[in-house]
Amino acid sequence: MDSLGETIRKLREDKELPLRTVAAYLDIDQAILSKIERGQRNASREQVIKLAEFFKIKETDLLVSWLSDKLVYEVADEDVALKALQVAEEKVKYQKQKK
Amino acid sequence: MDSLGETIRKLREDKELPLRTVAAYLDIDQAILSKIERGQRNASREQVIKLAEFFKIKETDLLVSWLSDKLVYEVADEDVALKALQVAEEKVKYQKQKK
DNA sequence: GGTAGATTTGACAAAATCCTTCAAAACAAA
DNA sequence: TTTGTTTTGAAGGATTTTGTCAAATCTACC
Repeated sequence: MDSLGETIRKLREDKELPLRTVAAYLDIDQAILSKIERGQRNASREQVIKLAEFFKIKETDLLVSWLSDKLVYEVADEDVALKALQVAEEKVKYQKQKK
Repeated sequence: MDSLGETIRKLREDKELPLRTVAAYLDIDQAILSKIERGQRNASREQVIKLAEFFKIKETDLLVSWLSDKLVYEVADEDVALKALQVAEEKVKYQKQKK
């Protein structure tokens, strides 16, 4: 149930790597990576894919973590958050079926 | 399972009102309302509230419709759409419980 | 305390996105 | 055709996002 940030911070600390190293791989300033790890900034899709590659974990898992973070952020502070998520789920299921 | 746009278009057409009338109530250009009804533009929170007021329907229902539209838009084209929505749901439930 | 490396913060700029207005085009009904 | 409605897209402004950089803060060790 970790956020994307928490996940990659743990991975990075397990390997005892400085922000600098991972940031260089992503080709961004370490300041941004610091903010991503602490949930202050959103990562881009491409950055998530590179992170999965770097840490050798399943891309899909990290994308789910990233996308769900964005969804949680979108409904934050809304009373109807849960309801909206459930309705969105139904809408997506319906669309899928239509194809 | 209608989108916000479809919902308010139906309401408006049932009452046989032109875009102009509703747009004036919202204090926006009718072009924008036209786009909102057809899902080309996102409505603002305030606009949704005014729309509920105008059509005398439950604000909460319209907010759920609006928010879920935004969520669907956010996960569109993602293979992991459904999974992400489900994980987001769990994250929201977890946060709620923590309070 | 002092030093070195790592991390965080915030100001700033560039780029991208969003929002609105407006006028013209398209459409519908008579 | 005329009138009223709706849709479209260009243009501009405003807002948000994205990144850079340097200074400040933190941490560990001597």
